Amino acid sequence: MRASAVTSRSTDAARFLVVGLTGRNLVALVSLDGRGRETGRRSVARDVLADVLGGAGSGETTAPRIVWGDTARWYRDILARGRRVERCHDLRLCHAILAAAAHRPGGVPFAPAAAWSVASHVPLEGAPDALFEIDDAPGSVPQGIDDALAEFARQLDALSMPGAGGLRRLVAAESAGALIGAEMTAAGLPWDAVAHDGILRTVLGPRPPAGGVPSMQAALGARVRELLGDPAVSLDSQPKLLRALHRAGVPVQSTGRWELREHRHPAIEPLIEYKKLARLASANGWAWLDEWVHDGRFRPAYVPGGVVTGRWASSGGGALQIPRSLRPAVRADEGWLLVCADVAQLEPRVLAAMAGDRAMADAARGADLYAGIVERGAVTTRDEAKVAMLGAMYGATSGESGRLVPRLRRVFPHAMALVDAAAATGERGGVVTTWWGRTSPPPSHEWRALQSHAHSADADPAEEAIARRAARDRGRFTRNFVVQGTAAEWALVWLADLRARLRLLTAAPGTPSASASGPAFAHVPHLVFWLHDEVIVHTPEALAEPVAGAVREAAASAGRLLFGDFPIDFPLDLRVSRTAGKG
DNA sequence: AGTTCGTTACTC
DNA sequence: CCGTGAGTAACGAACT
Repeated sequence: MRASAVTSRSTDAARFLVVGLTGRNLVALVSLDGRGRETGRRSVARDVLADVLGGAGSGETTAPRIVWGDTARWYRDILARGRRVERCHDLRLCHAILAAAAHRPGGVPFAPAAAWSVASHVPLEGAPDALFEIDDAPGSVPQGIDDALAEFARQLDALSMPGAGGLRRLVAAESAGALIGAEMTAAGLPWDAVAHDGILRTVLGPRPPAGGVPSMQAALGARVRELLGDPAVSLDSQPKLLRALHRAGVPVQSTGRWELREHRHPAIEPLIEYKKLARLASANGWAWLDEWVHDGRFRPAYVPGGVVTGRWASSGGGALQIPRSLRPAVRADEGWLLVCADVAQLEPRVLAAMAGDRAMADAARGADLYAGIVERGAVTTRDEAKVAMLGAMYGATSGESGRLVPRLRRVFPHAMALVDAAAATGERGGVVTTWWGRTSPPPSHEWRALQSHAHSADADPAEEAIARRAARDRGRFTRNFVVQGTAAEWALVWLADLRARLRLLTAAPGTPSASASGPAFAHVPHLVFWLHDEVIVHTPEALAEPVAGAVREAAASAGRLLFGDFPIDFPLDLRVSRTAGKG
């Protein structure tokens, strides 16, 4: 707040601070009270926005909630300048939630605006200025202050409806997630390139010249070709490999590992091993390391709300599919530690709480829900319990899983009734919602047309069968949506609550700096990874214990916030260590 | 030469 | 009587 403040009225009582452009380099900050009425307005130059938003008072709970079009676009530059924002309202993400919720019968009154129904696209690299060069380009969110004010007013209207309490919590959690996603990209996942290289050398052999095949992969490949009696065949071409297998007397229909395993041929075991090495080299080999790890950090782009169920997606480096064998390459800086935690069996626990199923909650008491299911006599082994539970939530109808589901239905009738009802709604073409009101997408026009034709007089049996299958597919989707989506809500709250707790922890003077984490995080514990039901915090050694406590407290707090005093546990598997690998 | 599709494999 | 959900990404093949 320097000479750049053009006009100024009081913003002290502001509940919200709406941010939007009024010119290429001028940002308007409009203060609103709790009912959305304007109480002040000023303009600042873009290059001081970080200091204004992340300046004095931002760490207090009375600080206004920042309202902006797209967190991913506004926040990166602020973080790069070493500033953070306490809480926000992301208009783009909240638009998506409200637009979907408007589809449900008796849902919120909200007419989606096309301009806001877009994905975020932020250039991964490049000058900060590039962020705003594409203002109002097709496919990006409006950045102007008037657009933001108008959209926020519409959202406040919808959210003020009686019964929208869940949605109000959901949009707050979603917005917190947007901040966290941007912060994790800025801080980066501490990645030890030397450890990664060591793993690759152990498995693949020394690094080959660019484009070359690693020696151990090449040797395996030669052996497979010899055993197949086809010294020139390409193992990397699916059709060619399939033909070679047929010639060698292996009657498979695919080259997938699961089908190969069912046949006996000397070439099969080394072939499966070859495919494993080829996969590692191609997906997470030296080329990946060169492209994605810089200065000891892996910085994927997270896409909060990128999956319809509310789970996050990611882009760049395949952040959500890092093979477990590379976990040991995730390594804290000198003088720092990693606190890694994951929730055991999150989804079935969430289902028990949603359904108010006391029997299932009893089975979930303790660390292993599957053991609890066995104790209650639904099935006889832990493996059966697991397969049956997954089948119940995913909609298995066949195989061992499908066979076991009915036994679960007898012991946990309330939980099963909830997922069965969700499936039935989906098959009928309806929409379903999560605990806080995230709403599934409606069926496509093609799906509706298929169903209505199949129910007309001139449908032939083949068409009816196709339509039935499509209906079942959709039923499985909605069945899973309510559980996966509510689990995502729980996890989002866990994460947001944890972030708030971490902000209360400060390192003692003299703590080594995690300088590669950037100016906003070099001296404080910070989130560096999150994947559905697990979290990793990078922390100065001296704060590891308080951080571990915060992780546990946040999980308990999330359970209470969603499900009140319903007696459901969310036990954590928590490790404090230098690396994220086992042990 | 560039784009799309199918297959495969990794994560939860 | 089939058919357990959600993703990202690499590769080759087939298309334009």
